[in-house]
Amino acid sequence: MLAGEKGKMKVRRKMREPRFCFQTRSDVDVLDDGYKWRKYGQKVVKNSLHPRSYFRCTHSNCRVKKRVERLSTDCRMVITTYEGRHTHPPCDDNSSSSGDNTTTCF
DNA sequence: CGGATTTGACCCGCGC
DNA sequence: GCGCGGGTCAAATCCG
Repeated sequence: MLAGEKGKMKVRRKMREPRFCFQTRSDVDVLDDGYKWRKYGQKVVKNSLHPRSYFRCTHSNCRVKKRVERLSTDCRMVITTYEGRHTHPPCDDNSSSSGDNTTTCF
C-alpha cells in the first residue's frame, strides 16, 4: 500500500505488552536464546554513557523487540529488555530449560 | 547471492 | 512557541 503512509507507529499501542527486564552478566550483548535478532538501531543514553542497542526478531510474524543496554558501573553487565511476545516456537521445542536465576523482572 | 549489519537522518511528544 | 530527547527506518556495505 500507499508508500506515502510511512506511518511510523503513528498509533502508540499503549504498550499493551509488558516489558521483561533481564540482567545478564556476559561479555557479549546478544545471547542466543533460541531466537534470531537483527540490530536496527543504536543510540547513546545519558544515564549510561554507553550506547544502547536495539534488536528485533528476524521473524515475520514475530514483532518482538529487544533492547540491550550496558551498565556504566559494570561493562560486563548488560540489561536485556524483551518487549512483545513471540508468536512462533523458538526453534523446535527443547523445553527442558528450567533454571533461570539471572532474571530480574523489573 | 542472500541475509545481516552499520550509520545518519528524520519524526514526534513533552517540558519550560 | 521553541528546543531537546528518544526511537525508528532507509540505504549501503560486508561476510559466508
